[in-house]
Parts: sequence; structure tokens; C-alpha cells
Amino acid sequence: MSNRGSALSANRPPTLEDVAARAGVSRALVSIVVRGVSGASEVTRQRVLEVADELGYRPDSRARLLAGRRSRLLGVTLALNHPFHADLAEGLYTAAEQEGYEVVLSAVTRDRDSRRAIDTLLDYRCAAAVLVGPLVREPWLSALAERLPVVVLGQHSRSRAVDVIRTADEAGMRLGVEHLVALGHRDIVHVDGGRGPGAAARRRGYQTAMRRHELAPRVVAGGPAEEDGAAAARALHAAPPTAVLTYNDRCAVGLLDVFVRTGIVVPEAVSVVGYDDSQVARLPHLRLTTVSQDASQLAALAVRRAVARLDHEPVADRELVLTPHLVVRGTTAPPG
Amino acid sequence: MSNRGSALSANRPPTLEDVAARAGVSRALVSIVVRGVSGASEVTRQRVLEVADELGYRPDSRARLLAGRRSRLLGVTLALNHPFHADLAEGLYTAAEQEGYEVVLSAVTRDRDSRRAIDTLLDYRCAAAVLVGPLVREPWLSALAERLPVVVLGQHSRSRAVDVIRTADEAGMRLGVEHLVALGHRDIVHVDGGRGPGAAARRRGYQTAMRRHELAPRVVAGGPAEEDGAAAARALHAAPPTAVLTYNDRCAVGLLDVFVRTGIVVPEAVSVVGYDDSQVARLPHLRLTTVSQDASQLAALAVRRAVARLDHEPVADRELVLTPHLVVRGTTAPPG
DNA sequence: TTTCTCCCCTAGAGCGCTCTAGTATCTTGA
DNA sequence: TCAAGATACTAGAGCGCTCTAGGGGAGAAA
Repeated sequence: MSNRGSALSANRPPTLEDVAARAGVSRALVSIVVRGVSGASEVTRQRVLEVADELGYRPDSRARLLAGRRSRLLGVTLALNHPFHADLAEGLYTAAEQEGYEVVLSAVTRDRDSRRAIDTLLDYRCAAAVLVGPLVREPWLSALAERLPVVVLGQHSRSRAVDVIRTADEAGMRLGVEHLVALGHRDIVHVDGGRGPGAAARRRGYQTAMRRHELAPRVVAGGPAEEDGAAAARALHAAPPTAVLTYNDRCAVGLLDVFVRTGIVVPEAVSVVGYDDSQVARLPHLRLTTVSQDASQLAALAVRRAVARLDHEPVADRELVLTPHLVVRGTTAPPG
Repeated sequence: MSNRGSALSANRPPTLEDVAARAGVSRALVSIVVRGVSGASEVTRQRVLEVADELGYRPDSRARLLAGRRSRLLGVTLALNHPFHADLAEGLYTAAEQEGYEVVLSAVTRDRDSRRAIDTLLDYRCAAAVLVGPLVREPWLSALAERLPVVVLGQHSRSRAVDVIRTADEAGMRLGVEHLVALGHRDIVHVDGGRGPGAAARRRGYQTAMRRHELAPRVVAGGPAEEDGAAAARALHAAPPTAVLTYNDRCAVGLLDVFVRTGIVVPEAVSVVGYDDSQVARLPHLRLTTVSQDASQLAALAVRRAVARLDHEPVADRELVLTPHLVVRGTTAPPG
């Protein structure tokens, strides 16, 4: 906002050199001050910061990244347009900042696959990668993990080369089943996630919990998106159960929509439980009962883990599994 | 994948220097080859590329960005979790690649405002900024535009300092109104977007179009999200119109949901038109009639404009306004 | 032959920063 | 009094690349 009277050429943003010249100290000292490390007297520190502010100095990320021994850059892949990923990304930004790291996002889209997304991160020479988006297949994942610490966030991975931070999907489904059973339901269907991340575990958790209550599991093919839930709802129309647990919230939304349209009243006729507690679940007109994964905690742990690896701290377990909890809202009730 | 037998130290990724040494040429020549510019014979070009591939060489973005005169980096702000923004981002990636630019995303979240997001982009010294996410207020926007070319994408801006690529919101609403009028509707309500981007223009477009048909405009307060549409639906319950145009698709989804729940059948009792043609509108169970903004074209034009500014090409108009078109799906029909 | 091009290639500076090694100054203790 | 240690600061190398200036050799023109 100021920049007045300085000897800066043209429109070029001020550099350390400019600040140093104006403050009458060396470039190295300014570097020390702006990084906030020790080695400068309080008096000079103040003066340098003042000058920096006056010139509108902002450190150049590229140069900083290039010069530093450790890169302090966290690469994140994610699928845009996925509410839960958005929640995680939000948490990652916050957590990374607290640890003194920067975040660079790389989106996975229809014509930009995970490998492309990861390559971009690699080109930035980020210190560690957090994979929120779809994973790359095994030989690639391990190869990646050889180059930098890799944290898989929010989904399971067989790979023994990466860290995994996720919630216990089986336990989550059990919570859902138990809630419904406690309400008096016995005819409980699971609309699954097919081959989606975590789908197998959730299916398994559902089946185990059902058997524990001596109930017959009934799985209907679903998927990760609204349309999959909608399709499942239509498939269920002939013989609707009294309750449904879906693979995720988006799936639940599609299912709910078709239910409502076809005159199946929720929760009076059918109870519905989602999974993720993403922002849609909290919408006042939906009020979806759902299994909550604490996105910000997951994100914080992922960042922590990445930093731990970078600092070569000892890590007890590759996999960190959080216990989810159930958020009861308006889509579940005793069977009518 | 190879890297065998090279004299590379430890785990350090190969550099230009490594490739040059192995190929027996200078660093500069390798640079020429990997950048794909002229100045190398076909024979050496092949050999260098072979060696580069063999070593698994990938250029270091940080260094490349730092050394180059022009940065070839396009900064993009966006709100995660907004379907239309995701569509735009997807288009930006594709378009930027074609122009030989890289994209860096900076998310705007609840505790990371637009200014923070933009500062991050600035720290990367990107060549130009494309603002998809919420805008910063005026003094800031102009100040930003003084430092680099700024393209506002998908929304209006008063600022004369920035380029704007968007669709004609007024025309879009007129299309919606005209479609409904042609179907025989006369009692048409607009659920508006409040102070959201483009909301004023859409409201105006609706009002103008209604008056042109000698119909009385009726605007109900809405907003950008599902819950706003839902609230509007409840507000309309006492005296439902025969048709509704909403501010955007998300708003329409919330509205539809409440309509369906309260027994208002769409499109038989009420027709609904959304805005954006985002991915939700295309969901098979929704099949939302909506005003389509061609995200990939918008994105391509935004990139084109940014590059034009960087190349100092003459630009006719600061603002480029595309004509939207209507996508008729299943939520509109003649009044019952 | 000489000179002028053109083509292929290299040397080396420099982008803005970090970080190691070192210098100068000030304390402190015996 | 001087050595020993802090403390405050600086010089300068180097991160991996791009890009300008220029070298050298081959072929064309004079």
C-alpha cells in the first residue's frame, strides 16, 4: 500500500535486497527477521519489519522453496466438487498453517487423472503429499512413497508404504445399524458404494453388525453420487425396507429425493442414515442422520503425520483409525 | 522408473545438470530441448530426451518459475464445494495447458478469505489471476489489478481495472421466462440470490422479461445455497405460483426438495428452472431445466484473455459476455 | 581465398531466497 | 588483564532453472 519514494525499479515486487538496502542491513539479516528465527536484536527486528511493511514486502514462495533445504510445502490432491473433500481441504489449510507449512492443491478432474495431479505436486518438489482424491494404483503408489512421505487421507489403502489417516468405517456402520436397531428396525438395507473408497469396509461393517443382531443383511448396489442413491431407491421401490444406510451423504441425498417423490415418507415410512456428515447433511431441510467423520481432526492428524515423517520422528502405526460418531438428525425414527 | 547406474547422489531428483552430464552436452542445451524451443539439432534433441527419460527427469517448477522472465503460472481462486466453480476449474486446467501455462489453485474457505487466497497466489508470483471465488472489495481489487492482469470469471464486477468473462445473466433469465411463458405460465416467481454474484442482474432480467409480457414480477428472497431455496419454498407454500425461476441450481435443488416433501408435484403443479447447468442439474433423478453457462468455454476465454494481457495483445472490450442457452429437462411443463 | 551467414552449441549471469561459516562487538569471569 | 563465550551481524555460496551473449564450424556468396 505504500512503496512511495523507494528506489524500486518499475513494477517489480520488492525483494529481500530492497528491504535490506532501505533498512541498512544485510540481506541475510532481513531473511532472519522475516522468517522469525533468532539471531537479530529486538531493535533491528522492529526496524526491519517496519521497512518490510512499508515496502509491502512479501517473500517469494518460489525462491523460498528453492533455496530452503526442507521445502515446507504440502501437496494435496483432491476431487473438486466433493463436499467431504472440501471439508478435508479446509482442515488441511488450517492445520498446515499451524505447523508452518504451505499447501498446494492439485485437482483431479475428468481429464486430469491422479497421476497428472501427483506429477504436478512432484514438480513443485513438495515435501510430502496428502492424497485426498482418488488413489493411484499400487506400483505407482509405492514408487511415490519412496520419493516423499505420503499420507492417504479419509480412505483405506493396502499399501504398506504409505501412512493412512481415516475413520473406522466398520465401526461407523455399526453405529448406524445399532441406532436403527435401538429404534426398533429389523428390516435394514445397505446401499453400498460399489468399488468406491471405504465401500468394502462399510459393507462389511454393516453385515457384521446385522448378524450380531441376528438380522439378515441386504445389500443393494449403489455408488458415490446422488444418482447412485436415486437408482437404489428405485430398485427398492418394490419392497422397501423400514430403514436404509447409505455409502455416503451424496448417495443418501439421491435416495431421499426419489423416496420423497415416490411418496415414501422419511422418516415415518423409511429411516435413512448417511455417511460423512458433509455440509449437505446439515442443511436445515434435509437434516440427515449420518455417521460423522471429523474432517478437521482427520486433516490435522494427516498434517501432523506428514510433518512427523519429515522430521523423522518415530511413528507407532502406519495407520491411524479414528472412531466415528453418529449425528442423529431428522431422517431416522422408529418404524411406522 | 529407471535411474540405474547414474551418478546421482542419494534420493535427490535428477536436475538439468545430471541430464546434461550424462548426455554429454551443456545444461543450456538440455534446457532448450526440454522446453521444446528451437536451437537444437534433431539428433541431439532425441538423445537428450532419451537420457532425460532414462533418468526420470522432471523440471523443477520452482526453479523454472524463478528463473523465467515470464512466469507462465495462472493463479486461480475458487470456493471448493461449489459445483459450478468445479466445472470452471476443470475448464481452466484444460485451457491453461493448451496455452502452455500452469495452474495453481487457491481455495477460499470459511477461515481463509479471498484476500488470503489471493496473497498466496501473489507469493507464487503468478503471471495473472483468475478469480472464480468470491471477489475482494474494490480498493483491493484495483490494487491487485495494478500488479498483474486480473480476470473475473463467471460473475460481474464494477471494477474497470479487471477483465470480466461471464454470461449475460439478464438474457439468461429472459430465456427462462420466455420458456415458461411459451408453456403457458403467467404466475412466475423468481427466487433471487440476494447479494450473491450476478443476483442483481438475474433479478433485473427476470423483471424486465416479465414486464415485456405484461406479467407482474414477484421476487422471493433466496440465496446461493440449497437451504435458501428450501426456505423460499416454504415461504411460497401459502400461495404457490405455477412456475419458479431460481438464482442457481443449488437453490433450485433445495426448493425442489421442499416442494416434493410438501406434496407439490414438479412439474405438474409447479415448473422449476435453475441456473448454471452444474453437474447436479444433470442428475438423472433431478433432470433440472436450467440456464446453461458453458463452463469450459468461459474458462477457455478467461485463460485466453489472461494470456492476451500478458502478451500485450490489444483487447477490444474489458468485458466479454456470452449468451447463455436454456437446457430443457424434466422440471418444466405447461401449467396443470 | 575471404567474408558473411546460419546453425548448433556453451559460458555464465542472475532469479530471490536460505543457510553455513565467519567477523566484530560486547560480556563475563578469573 | 586477557581468554572465553555470547550475541549481532555479514559475506557468499548455492538451490535448479532461463536467457543473453557469444564461440566455432559449415556452407554460401563474393
